[in-house]
Amino acid sequence: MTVRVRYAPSPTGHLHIGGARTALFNYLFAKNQGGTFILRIEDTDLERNVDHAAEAFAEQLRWLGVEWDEGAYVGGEYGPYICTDRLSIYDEHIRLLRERGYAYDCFCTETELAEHREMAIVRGETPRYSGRCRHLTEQQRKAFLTEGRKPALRFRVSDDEVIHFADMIRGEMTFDAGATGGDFVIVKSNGIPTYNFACTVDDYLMKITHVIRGEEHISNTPRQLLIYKAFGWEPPTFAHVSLILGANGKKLSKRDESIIQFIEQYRDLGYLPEAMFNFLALLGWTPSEKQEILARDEVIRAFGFDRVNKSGAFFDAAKLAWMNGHYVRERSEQELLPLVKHMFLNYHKESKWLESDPWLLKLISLYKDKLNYLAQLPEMASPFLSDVLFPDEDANALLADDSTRAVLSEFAEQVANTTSWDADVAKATLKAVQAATGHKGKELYMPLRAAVLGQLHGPDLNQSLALLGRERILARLLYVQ
RNA sequence: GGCCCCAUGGUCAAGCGGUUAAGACACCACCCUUUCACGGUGGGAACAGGGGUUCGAAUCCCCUUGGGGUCACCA
Repeated sequence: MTVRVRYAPSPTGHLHIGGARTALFNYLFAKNQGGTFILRIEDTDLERNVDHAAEAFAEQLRWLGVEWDEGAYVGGEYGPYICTDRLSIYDEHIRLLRERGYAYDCFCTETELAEHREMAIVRGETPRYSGRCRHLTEQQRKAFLTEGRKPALRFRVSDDEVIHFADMIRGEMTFDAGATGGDFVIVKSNGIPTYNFACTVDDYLMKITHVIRGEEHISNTPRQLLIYKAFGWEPPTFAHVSLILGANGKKLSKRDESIIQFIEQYRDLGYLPEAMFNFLALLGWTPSEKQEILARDEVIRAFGFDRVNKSGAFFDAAKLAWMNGHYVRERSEQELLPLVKHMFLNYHKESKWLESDPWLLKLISLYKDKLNYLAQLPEMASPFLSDVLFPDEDANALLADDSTRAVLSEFAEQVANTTSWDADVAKATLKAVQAATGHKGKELYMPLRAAVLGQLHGPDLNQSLALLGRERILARLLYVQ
């Protein structure tokens, strides 16, 4: 039996790091097993669907390198892969369930149900559907219908049943059907099936062998299992992946601002997909070898649920940043160039220096070691990008010092006398200044940094001087004197 | 509250009855370096508590505590 797994997001927003990891684990398992990874769009909540969210998911997933073999946007023989295109399929199955007596119309209104729920909570009881509409007579049904009430369809749960399943991550799981909350809705009064129903039918029809999803779905599993049983279907194997936690230790809420949550935001900050892929894979899974920097195929080769952790994990942005820095350093300047250009679109737009690729390539090579993610570059490299220099506090303090004056004026003179300009010439010039002034080491280099770059820290000085160019150096020396 | 899940350093985590309890990130120190960074070396830092089982428990069982998920005509 070949493995078939699916990621089935509901198109309500942007791809979230938690969703991305779930998708990734599905993908990794499929690829490791030589199976098929499917993308299905779970859009049965008409009100929450967001326009173009599904396309955005697809785009983000592709950016991450989590490609699906079958499903939305690529097709396949088990389609359609968008739930709202499958309504007629659900209808057939609903009829079947009705005929077999597994489902019945419920005319309770939302307000009635809400009242019941609250009363139960007040009494300290577990909220649970009373089963009020379970035994409506045909007459009562007709009366409601002529009244214009639109029924929801409920699945009949027999309370004495014990449900169990083996979870690939958690092992044996057992539930009392009676404790799941009573008869549950499988078709909403607007005629659209609920998640639990659509998901079950789709997974079966699409021949899904392993359902890999977030831990928040554990409590849905018994209900879905009941549906499998009603149809007489063999259920798939389940794997419930632990949650990604926010700084507060709770499931990451979309409003949590302690952490950047959407894949798109990381991309925009200049995080690299290979870093995100690597990092996300390590969130809840560990390879047996002691190595954390892993290329895509290494992860695929090593992945397995026997090494997936049960407990929730905090998303450690600092580690991601470190890992991204590693991958930045691994890329060539040439590979980084288009990303950097794109990055600068939002910053030094007006800088004429951005038009020269050779110049930018040198800038990148100067700063590559210092970067964790590309959005740090515009700020970091601002001495090279803007025409006006604003020396920072330390630089200003040094410039106020008398002993720097001699160095600066000597340097200005020497630079003016050069006939060509590159890193070697800069180096020779500095030597000459050293000889002429007697200042060496920090006494020589720091004043220059302060005057020409406005900062005491930065990339290699000779390279910096070369990149800056003679004219700008002279202009800046003039400015500070 | 009911049901369910989880529990090793600040974080991610290895460990699956006998280890000086790995490694990575972060932090600190030192080295490299004219600075910063990169890189290298070293350091501090953990088995939630209590009972069992066992010659021997981080590892197995129970209880307690703590944290989390879920209790929708949302997924």
